[in-house]
Amino acid sequence: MRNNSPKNFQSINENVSKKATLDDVAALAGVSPSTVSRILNGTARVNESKVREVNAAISKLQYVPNPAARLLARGRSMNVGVITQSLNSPYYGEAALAIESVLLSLDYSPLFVSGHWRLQDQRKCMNRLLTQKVEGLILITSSIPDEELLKLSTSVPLVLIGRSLEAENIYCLDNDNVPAARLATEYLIGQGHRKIAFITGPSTHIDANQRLEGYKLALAAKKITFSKSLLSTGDYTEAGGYSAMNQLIDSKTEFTACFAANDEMAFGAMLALYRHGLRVPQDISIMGFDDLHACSFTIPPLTSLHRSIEEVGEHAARGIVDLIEGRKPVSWTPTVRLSIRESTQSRLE
Amino acid sequence: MRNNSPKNFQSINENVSKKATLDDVAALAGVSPSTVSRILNGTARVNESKVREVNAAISKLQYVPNPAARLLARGRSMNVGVITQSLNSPYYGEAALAIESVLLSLDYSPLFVSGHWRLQDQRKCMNRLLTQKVEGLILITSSIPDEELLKLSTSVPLVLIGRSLEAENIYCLDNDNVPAARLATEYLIGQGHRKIAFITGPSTHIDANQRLEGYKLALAAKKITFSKSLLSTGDYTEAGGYSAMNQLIDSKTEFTACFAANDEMAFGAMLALYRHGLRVPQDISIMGFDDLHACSFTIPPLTSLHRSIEEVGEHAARGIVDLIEGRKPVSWTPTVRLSIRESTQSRLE
DNA sequence: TGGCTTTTTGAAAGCGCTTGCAGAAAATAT
DNA sequence: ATATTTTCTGCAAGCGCTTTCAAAAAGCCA
Repeated sequence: MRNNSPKNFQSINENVSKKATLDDVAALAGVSPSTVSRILNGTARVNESKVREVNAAISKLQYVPNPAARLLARGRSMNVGVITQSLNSPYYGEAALAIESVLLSLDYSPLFVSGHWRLQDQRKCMNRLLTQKVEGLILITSSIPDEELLKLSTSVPLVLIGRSLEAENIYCLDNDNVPAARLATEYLIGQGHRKIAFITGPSTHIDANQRLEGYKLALAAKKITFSKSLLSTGDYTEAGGYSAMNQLIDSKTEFTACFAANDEMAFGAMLALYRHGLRVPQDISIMGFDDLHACSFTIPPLTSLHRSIEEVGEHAARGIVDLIEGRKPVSWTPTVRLSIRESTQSRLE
Repeated sequence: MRNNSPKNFQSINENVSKKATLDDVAALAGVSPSTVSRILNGTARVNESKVREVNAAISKLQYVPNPAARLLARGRSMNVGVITQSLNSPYYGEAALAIESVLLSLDYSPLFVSGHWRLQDQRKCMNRLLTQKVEGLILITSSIPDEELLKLSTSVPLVLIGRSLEAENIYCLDNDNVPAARLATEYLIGQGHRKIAFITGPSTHIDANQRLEGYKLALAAKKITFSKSLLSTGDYTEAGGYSAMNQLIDSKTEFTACFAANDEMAFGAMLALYRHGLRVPQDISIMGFDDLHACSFTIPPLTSLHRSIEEVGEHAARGIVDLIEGRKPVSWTPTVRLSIRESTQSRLE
C-alpha cells in the first residue's frame, strides 16, 4: 500500500496525516531508529548526549508512538476486556470504576463492553474483545456456561466476578451471596420477625438464586418453615420490586418484614407499601441488598447488605494482571456487613 | 525481533501463541495472501471455488485477523474515545449506553474512560485516547477550556455533549439547560409558588450555572425578585442536596417550593425535609432535574425535567461518525419536557 | 483460431515499531 | 602501546496485514 488514509480523512485531520514517525525522530536526531526505540523503552543504556538529542527531536516533532505498530512488533496489546451487564449499573459500575483505575495504574487499558444480561450479547462482545486482542478478560456476573469459560480460559486468562469456577487460568471473586443473604435474613429474624417475605430476582440470574438460597438457609436454621406464599418475583428493577410487593399485598399474605434481593427492588417495594398506606418500618420492615449509595437517602433510609464492591473491582484488576503476567493471584473474599438504617425495626415484644 | 511474546505468556496462553496468520490460511488454501485479504474484506471479486477453499481454511485454522496488523496497514483504528465524568453516572450512563450501541452498529468501537470531573484527569485520558489512535472523541460535559478543544479539533473530530462551541470539526449537542431550567421554574410559578428555593450545583460545572440562569430568567419573567437567601449550593450528590436543604431550613428562609439542579440533590433534599417533619408536597414542593429512573420510585415520586438522554447519545454517536467520514452531522436538539409526579403541588388559593 | 478487452490473481512493498546480532567505540587490563 | 573486556549503536529482519502494479487467465468478437 502506498498511500494510507483515504482522501477525505486526510483533508480533515491535517495534523494526523503528517504524524511524525520514529524514523523521522531518528533522522532529525542523527541516530538510528533502534536507538530511539531503546531510549523510548529504556531497553538499553544510551549515551547521554544522544538521549538529549532524541528527546529534543521528539518534542520538536511532537512525536507520539503509534500503538498499532508497537503492538504488532511487541505482540502484546496491554488491553483487558471488561464485560459488564450494563455500563451504567449503579452497583457494578463502582467495580468498573475501580477496575479502570487499577488497570490504568498498571499500564493496562480496560475495554468496557456491556452484555445486557443477554447470553447472545455477551458472546458477541466477548468475540469482539478477543478480536481486539485483549490479554485478559474480566467478566462481571456473566451468564456464559462453565464449559465455555473453561475452554476460553485455555487461551485467555479470566477473572470472574460473582461466580466460582475452579481452573488453572481463572480467578474468581465470588460474591458470597448465600452467606450474605443469610446474614441479612438472620438479622431480620433476630429482630423478632417471623413472617419474612422475600422478593427474589429473575431465576436466570445466578445471584438471585443464591440469595434466595441464603434466605431459606437462615429460615431453616431458626426452624421457620419456608412458605412459597411469602415469595414474590421481581426483575431487579424498581418497577419489578413495586409490582412484586403489590402482589404480596394483594395476596393478603401476612408478613412483618420483607427482604428484597437487591436495593432497586426494595425501593420499588417501599413505594408500593406507601401506596397502600403501610409505613416502613412501623408496619413492615424492609431490607435491601447491595447497599447502593441511594440507600442512605430513601425515605426512610434503607437497611441493606453491604459488600465493598470497589475492593472487588480492585482485586479483579490485580487478579487479571497477575494471571496475564504469570503470577498466581492471592485469593480473597469481600467482607460483608449490614448497613443498618431506618427501614427495619425490631418486633420483639 | 525473532521471537515475540515472552516465555511466561507463552506457557500460559498456549493457543494464543500459535495463532494462525493470514499467510497460514493462504498456504493451506493454496492461494496468495492477497487473495485471502480480498476475500476477507470484499475488496475484489474472487473465484467462487477459492472463496470456498479459503473459508474452509479459515475455519479449520480458527483464524482471526490481527487487529493491530490491520490497523497498521490500513492506517485506521475504527476507535472512538468517549470521555465521561464517571463511568457509572446514572444520567450520562444512559447516553454512554446509547453511544455504545450505535457505534458498534456502525462498526466502530467505543473506548470509555472517566474524567472524574477533574480537568487533569480529563486531559490525561484524552492523551491516552489519542495515543490509542482514536479517530474521534465524544466528550460528555467536559471542563476542558474552549481553546484547547478548538486546537484539538484540528486534528481529531469532536462531539461535545452539554456545551456549545462553534467550529469546523466539532459537533455540539447542547443540553439547553437554560430554557429547560426556566421551563421547570415556570411550572412551579404556574402552580402558584412565589418563594422558590434553588439548590444549585458546583459553580465549576457549566450545567449548574446554566440551570441557575434559567431559574433566574423564569423569575424575572414573572417579576419575582431573585433572592440570594433562597439559593443553596450542593455538589450534585444526594448528600450535597441534603445539607443544602438543611441550610435552607436552618436559615429560616420561607419557601413553598424548591427546585434542585439535579435529581440526586432533590433526593437528598427530600430526606432533609422528612427529617424536619416537612411533608412533600403538602408543605414544600420539590422539583428535580434529569428525570432519572429513580424519580418514579421516590416517596413521593419526584417531578423532574426530562430530556431524552439516550437520544442525545445516539446523535452523538452518529455525529462523530459523520465527522470522521467527512459528512456534516445534522444539527439536533433534544426535546425537553416535564415529568410531573407527586412531589409538586399547586399553591393557587 | 487469433487478437482484443476484461477479470482474477500473485509478487512485493510498505504501515511504524522492536530486537537479535554483530561491528564500533570506549574502558580496562597487560 | 597492545590485547581484552565491556559498553554502545546500527543493520536488518520481522510482526501480520493491505494494496499497487503487472502478469496470467478468461471472455469476447470477428
